[in-house]
Amino acid sequence: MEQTHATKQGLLDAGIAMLLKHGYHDLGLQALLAETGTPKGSFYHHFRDKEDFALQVIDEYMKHVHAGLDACLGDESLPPLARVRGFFENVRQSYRGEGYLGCLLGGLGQELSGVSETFRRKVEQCFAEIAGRIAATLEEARRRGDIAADADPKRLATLLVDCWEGAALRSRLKGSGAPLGAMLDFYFRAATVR
Amino acid sequence: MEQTHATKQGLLDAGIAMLLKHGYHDLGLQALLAETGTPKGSFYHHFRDKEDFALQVIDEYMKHVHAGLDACLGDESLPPLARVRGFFENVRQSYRGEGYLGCLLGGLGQELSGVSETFRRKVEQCFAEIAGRIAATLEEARRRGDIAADADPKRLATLLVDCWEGAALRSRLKGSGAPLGAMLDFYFRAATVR
DNA sequence: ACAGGACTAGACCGATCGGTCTACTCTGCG
DNA sequence: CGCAGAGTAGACCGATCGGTCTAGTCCTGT
Repeated sequence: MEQTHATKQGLLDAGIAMLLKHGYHDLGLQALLAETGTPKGSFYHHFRDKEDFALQVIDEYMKHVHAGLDACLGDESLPPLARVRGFFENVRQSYRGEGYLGCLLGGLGQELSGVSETFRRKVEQCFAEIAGRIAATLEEARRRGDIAADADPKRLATLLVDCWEGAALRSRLKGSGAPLGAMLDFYFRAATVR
Repeated sequence: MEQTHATKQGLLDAGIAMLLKHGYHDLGLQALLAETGTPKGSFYHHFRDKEDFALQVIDEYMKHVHAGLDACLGDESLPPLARVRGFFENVRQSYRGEGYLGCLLGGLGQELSGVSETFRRKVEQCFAEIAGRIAATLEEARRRGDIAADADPKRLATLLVDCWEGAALRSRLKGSGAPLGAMLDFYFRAATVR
């Protein structure tokens, strides 16, 4: 039962890395199969088709994201704003480890949302989920008076996620983490009550 | 001499629209040719290959961008910050007219930068150009005291472009201009000396 | 022991991809 | 007039795409 899913898990892991680099249409099944040493029959046993595969890769990616969110936002030893910033600093570190290829959600969302309603909705829902969790921590910051009392946490969280994705794209273009840091600096400086 | 380039121009125009919607890999030559009623021979007469075509489409797109920049940033009747904001408001309107498909540079940059150094560099250079022009107007605002005297216009302009691209992606996902407006509001509120 | 499902294995398929090639048409110039 | 080059036209090409199919292996419950 355990060994059973090793093949599938391997495909999902490779899928995250390869979709991040190549995007959806430039990733051939052949390349994925060769990379993981999987025969085609196994792939189509575990996944209905390529679209189903990519959708499951997104789910797998989101598991990592939520784990990161759990680890950072739940850390009660830090004030809420620091927890939010800490989360993004961690993500930045993981981008660095991948050679600054940016965010899988941004990549697939950009490439496919014009052409597939399924992916458009899927990616949008992922962003909404992430923003929702951040909004809760921002609300905590608002109650403590760390951000303006009349600020809208949901709106601020959405904005943060959106701008982050833009910075992630730029960091992919530059092969550098600088745009990520600049964006975070500006955002937290602007959002914080001084 | 004029008629000569009508075919090519038609391909470039269709290219902007179709690459915006489909991205690079999902756009087949066949579809492009059918859309414009162009035979293959003409296409390969005017363009070396598909990559060359996409690169020229980007140039064509940038002509529009620079024209918009000329029109807005050059308007001396407005204070510099209002000119910058006006530019983005205009872009937002044109996104609306396309059904909120976002920005071609962002789209192609995201899809191809992991796989093609040529496109990565090309798109990065386009963003740098745009940010450069905005930086000049921001510098003007700085001298007038509209933004902090110790602010770095180049950095602020880059940030604006980056965040704009993120908001453009989100607007593509939502099919709405709201993320664009929210981002602009936040940015100019934060950048302006009050 | 053995039946049956989960899984592996890869040959095979039609469709479509980007790109080439040859033939033809049109136009301006000597 | 005629010819040279620009541009049009589309048949054709090999490669690769995503996906199917059949056969075989292995593990598990009875």
